Amino acid sequence: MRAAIAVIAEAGYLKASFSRIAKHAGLSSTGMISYHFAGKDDLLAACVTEIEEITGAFMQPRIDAAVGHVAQLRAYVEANVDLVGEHPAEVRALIDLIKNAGSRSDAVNGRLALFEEHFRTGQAAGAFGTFDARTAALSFTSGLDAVVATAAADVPEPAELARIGRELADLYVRATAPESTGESE
Amino acid sequence: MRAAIAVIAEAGYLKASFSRIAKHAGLSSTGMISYHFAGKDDLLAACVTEIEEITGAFMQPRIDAAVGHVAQLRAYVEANVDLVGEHPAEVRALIDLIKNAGSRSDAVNGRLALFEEHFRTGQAAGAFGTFDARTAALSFTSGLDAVVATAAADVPEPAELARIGRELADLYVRATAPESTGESE
Amino acid sequence: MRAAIAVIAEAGYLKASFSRIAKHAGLSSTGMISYHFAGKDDLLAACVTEIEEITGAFMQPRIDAAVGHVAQLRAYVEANVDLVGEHPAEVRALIDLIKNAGSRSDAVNGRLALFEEHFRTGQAAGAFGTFDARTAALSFTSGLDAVVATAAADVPEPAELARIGRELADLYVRATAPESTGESE
Amino acid sequence: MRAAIAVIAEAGYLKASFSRIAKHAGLSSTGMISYHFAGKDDLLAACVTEIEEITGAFMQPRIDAAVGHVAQLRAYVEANVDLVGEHPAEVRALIDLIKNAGSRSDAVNGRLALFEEHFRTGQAAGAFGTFDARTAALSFTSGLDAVVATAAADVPEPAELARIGRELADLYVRATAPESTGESE
DNA sequence: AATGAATGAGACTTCATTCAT
DNA sequence: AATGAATGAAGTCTCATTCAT
Repeated sequence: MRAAIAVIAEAGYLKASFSRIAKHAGLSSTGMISYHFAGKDDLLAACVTEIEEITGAFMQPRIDAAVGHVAQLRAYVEANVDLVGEHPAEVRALIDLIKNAGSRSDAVNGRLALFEEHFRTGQAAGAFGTFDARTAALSFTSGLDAVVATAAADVPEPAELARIGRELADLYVRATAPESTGESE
Repeated sequence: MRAAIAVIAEAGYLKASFSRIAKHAGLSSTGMISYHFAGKDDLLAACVTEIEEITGAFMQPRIDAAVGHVAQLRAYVEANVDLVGEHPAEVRALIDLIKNAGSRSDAVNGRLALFEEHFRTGQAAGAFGTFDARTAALSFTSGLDAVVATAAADVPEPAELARIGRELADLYVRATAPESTGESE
Repeated sequence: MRAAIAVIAEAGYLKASFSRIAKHAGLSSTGMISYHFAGKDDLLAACVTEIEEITGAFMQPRIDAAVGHVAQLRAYVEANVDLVGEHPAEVRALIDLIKNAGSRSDAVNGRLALFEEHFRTGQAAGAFGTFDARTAALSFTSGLDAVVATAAADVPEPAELARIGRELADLYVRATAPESTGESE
Repeated sequence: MRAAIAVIAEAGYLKASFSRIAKHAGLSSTGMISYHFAGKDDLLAACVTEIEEITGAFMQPRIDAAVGHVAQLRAYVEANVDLVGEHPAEVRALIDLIKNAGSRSDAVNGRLALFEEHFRTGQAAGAFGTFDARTAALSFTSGLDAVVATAAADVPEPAELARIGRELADLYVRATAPESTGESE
């Protein structure tokens, strides 16, 4: 079962057949997988849930610790990039799953809606400037995924990860900053 | 043959089997496809090339017409979003191909390198601020793809496309802007 | 165990897998079925026996009450059709079992031999005319099953069942009647 | 393709898997069967059609040659039994297919409707007596199948087949004969 | 250039059965 | 008496590829 995640991380969504997963799990046949899960979708959904629990445990405290919309955006981005150092396989698998589940997945849509809402409330609070919250959410979640996926493909030192996270957060913070006046919140 | 592009656009990379393509092309057998192309990779590579020609014809003039690093970045982004209105099927197909080809594809790497180089030279010229060119290139190309893919899935009015393009370009321009002083170049 | 009969009646012999039966029986595993029965054949044979007891309890008294070969033939046919009104599920299941067990089953061969013997002794007693007892037995038992199966698929009113039974019995009685002379026995 | 019919005849509907058919046809894999037929249902439907052509070629002339409702009924029954001598495998296969297709099949319902209609028009013409046409049709088609199936399981001499056919036809003719008066038509 | 048939591998799923607990 | 996990086989189906015609 963790085998499924491992296989997706190693071989990718496309190659993650029941055979491969069964072999990785030390099972002698694919029958057991069908026995435990209603179908491939069910298995993959279970994997997503499992991974989200793991990643949430790592990221959520750091996000919650941040105060203010801008700081939270930065915390999210940096935590997500740092996550690669802790759970590279899970990250690889999740991003592959997200990529191939497309817009059907709750995982994608949930995060997208979260970002959009965060931008909107932040704009109302004066923490962010004027921009299309939806476009920003779309672009930044996907961009974040790409950076994370690249990092996960060949995991760098923690320091390098931290630097990348900071860089990326800088970009997003700058892109969403209020126009002219000084600080806010 | 254009059929392949159409099928990928409609059914997606995963479902784009030789059978499906042959049927869409009016061929009664998949043999012809294997006859013309060395294999599936070859066919897909040919599709990428074909689509890039089409999209290049639309985008390149607009990019070339822009003067200065910032304007070119904006031109690229806006042209790419507007492209959805002109060639939605090709855009859908190309993005699906890119997504599934991963980092093996020249198309991805080429564009990535192009962006990175553009950022670097722009920084040297003072057009852009200080940031990690590679991280920005990764994040922005993928973010752009996501916005474009979403637009292509349900093509909006040209005016709306233009607005989205402008919004996205604004974000990227702001994220990469020089720190304090006014204009440059 | 009654669950097996119910499942066969509802889903048919083909779909009556251990899983389905276990689920219908409120069992969480198929293991128990294998524990109680030597194999699938054993289970099905047990079902046949069980059903035959139930149907026998309904039919036998009516057959025994009839006097004379002709009356007994009529009683058997009519009782069998009326049985549908009392135990539709059991009837459905039994017929499905008979159909799929083919000529291996004792149930089929027993009834066939019974009919054949009944015709032969009836012919000797002058109750029936001249005809091939075996052919008649074969044709009439199967014909009876077909009528019963059709009735069991969509159970009609008791009155309608009685009518069908009478009609069918009429046909069989007429087909087996002595040539010219009047009554017999 | 004829292989499918042969396998059904030999091993029965239940065991007629693609593997078995492929092996019998000299094919190295089951892929070809799926290539030619949309699915199992499609293949079986094709078999039914094929067999019906063969049997129709044998039976139809003999039925058409008969004059009057009674003679046609007799001709149908006798031709069907004699058919076993000519095409035992096809007969075995068709009956197995009919048995397992149940009431979904056009083959079953078509013949049933044919018999029912024949009885009804014959009754109107005075060729048959008073009885429920539907019940008779159901019983006699199934009874005929049973006799034919038994004969096909262990094909007897042509003379014996002819005798069985005559016996069965006698039964059905007698069962459906007009009440008292002499000949008709 | 095109067809139609064939191949071999692999996909997901279901089944009857076994067994330790 | 019951559970839950495992097995191994078989089932239908799809795929990319090959090849004679």
